[in-house]
Amino acid sequence: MLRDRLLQMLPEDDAAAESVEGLALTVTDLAPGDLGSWLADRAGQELGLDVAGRALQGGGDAWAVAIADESGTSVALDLATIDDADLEALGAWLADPAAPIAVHDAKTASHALHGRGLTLAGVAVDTLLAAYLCHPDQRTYDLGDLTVRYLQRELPTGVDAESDGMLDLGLDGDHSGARTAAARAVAVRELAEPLRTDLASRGATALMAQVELPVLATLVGMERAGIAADVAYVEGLAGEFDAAVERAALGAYEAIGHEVNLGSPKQLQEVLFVELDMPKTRRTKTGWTTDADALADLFARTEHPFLGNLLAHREAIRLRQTVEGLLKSVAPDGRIHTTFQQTVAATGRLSSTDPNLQNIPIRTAEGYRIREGFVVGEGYEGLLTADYSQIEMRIMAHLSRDEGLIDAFRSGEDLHRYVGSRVFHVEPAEVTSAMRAKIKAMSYGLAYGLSAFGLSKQLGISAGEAKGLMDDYFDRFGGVRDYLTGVVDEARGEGWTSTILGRRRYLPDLTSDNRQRREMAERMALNAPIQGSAADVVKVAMIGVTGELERRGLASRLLLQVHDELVLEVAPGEREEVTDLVRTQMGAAAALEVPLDVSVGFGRSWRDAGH
DNA sequence: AAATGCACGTA
DNA sequence: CGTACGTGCATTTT
Repeated sequence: MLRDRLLQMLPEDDAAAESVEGLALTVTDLAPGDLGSWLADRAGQELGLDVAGRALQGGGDAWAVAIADESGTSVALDLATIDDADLEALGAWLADPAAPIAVHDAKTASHALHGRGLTLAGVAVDTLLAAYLCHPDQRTYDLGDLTVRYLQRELPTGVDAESDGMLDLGLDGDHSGARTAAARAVAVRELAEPLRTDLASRGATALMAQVELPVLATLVGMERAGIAADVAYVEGLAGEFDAAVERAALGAYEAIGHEVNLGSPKQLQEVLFVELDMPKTRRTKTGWTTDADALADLFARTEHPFLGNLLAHREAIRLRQTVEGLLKSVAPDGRIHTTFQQTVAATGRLSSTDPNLQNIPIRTAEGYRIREGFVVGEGYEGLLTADYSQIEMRIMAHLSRDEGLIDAFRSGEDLHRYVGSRVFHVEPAEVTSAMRAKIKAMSYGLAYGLSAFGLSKQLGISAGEAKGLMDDYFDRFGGVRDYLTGVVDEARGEGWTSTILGRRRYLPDLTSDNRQRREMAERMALNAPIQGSAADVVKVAMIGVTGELERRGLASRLLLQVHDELVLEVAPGEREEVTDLVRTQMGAAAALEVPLDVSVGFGRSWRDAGH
């Protein structure tokens, strides 16, 4: 019946209507209750859903959703104008965890729906995520590309919906926007099957269903919650950093007797290597580097005041930039809502954008002050941070099954001290801080494919000493070396690496004739299982933490993930229970050969809660 | 206007 | 000659 009405509505000579294997109707054309009966008719069959619009920024109503069924019939809805009965029907369907549904981008859809009080509960397939898990070497997962690749046809376009992220639904006499939306929903539904087949063929079905889709739901909650900012404090910082920028710039100009754009590597090279005739630094593609390491080195040699001011300027301008970016990101609710990208990092890590909250300074005292600007929100008791200590080293111990490294973690002794005592043949108590620093650098470097040359550079020791250090290390921890070489060999044979949960990374360059590309791929192959497995563990922990918070009916919530750290906002009276729950869930996220150690901090700001 | 390179913050 | 990211500025290319 609905289909007949749709047919009547669309102009017969419209080419777009024929190329789309579905027909669209805007909700303003629906009689009340039509949507409900349409959905009821299709209960039990898989539907495809696509959402276009701006979910969080720029108003929650400026978006649309389209749903398609097996026959290619579809409904495009402008939720700004949908009537209450239909909204209710849609909500009931979306909130049914058993409803089989394929969504193009479930996170965006979820945000958009939340804006109208609807919850996307059951998602069978997220085509974006499935495509990511099928093709982690392919960096774009555009619905149009997927349609060409899997369905061997073009995704119909024709309206300007993509560019501004909005669909022009409900306009009198023009249903092109609705048709585009419908076409996308139809494609989504058709894509579900081939994507599921691909997922299964690489053994990623469980990873998708039990990790990626559940974690997607937690990301929606985290992004919506955001983290509170102390705007007045951060503005104060901005002023301070601003003054520091000015001061350093004036100092630099004075040191050379004229002004120069301190942000221009090209102009800096002119000053440093021509005007001041300083010794040449490392080469870059376009000249000589002016990075911080090189400048510090030049400063040590020449003690020229320009360099000190330049370094101070670099730091200050960076801090000002970070702080101003944060201020610009504060939403009307006084909080910063980042976006977590789930289909970007090749290893399976998350990334954070707009703003990136995974690279807030911590190492320098000045930068660390920025973390004081992230504070507990109104109605909550404090922020709690929980991080895994040395998770990548523990993963390496687990994967390599190296007895020495496993003993190190089981002993409870300080890791680098323990390893140092074995490498240097001394008692743990006799490991000096210099020895410990070398061991620490080497241990972390191993997971990145560090060479003896690289180690010598980083530690400022001779190549020979670095080589000896690595030999001594592998004498004691031979299992680690065997694992690292083995994992590369296996990847070369299979074509991919794999994490503890079966996430693959394909590395075709492992057999490249080009030595540089091949060796790069080898380091990636060595690192991907370690970094990726750690990412798996943290994702499982996030699901465990949010799940347990919900089961217990707690009001505390997860706000951020920074690779091996979780940040939560704790509701009044829940601190003890949440601390306990977080420790338990994070500790139980994976059963490794070694224990997972979690350290927890609490305070009013991210800085106070940090370690 | 878009792409590239450099520099630098985090894990 | 150490992995994984995102961002902003300057510079080059289109």
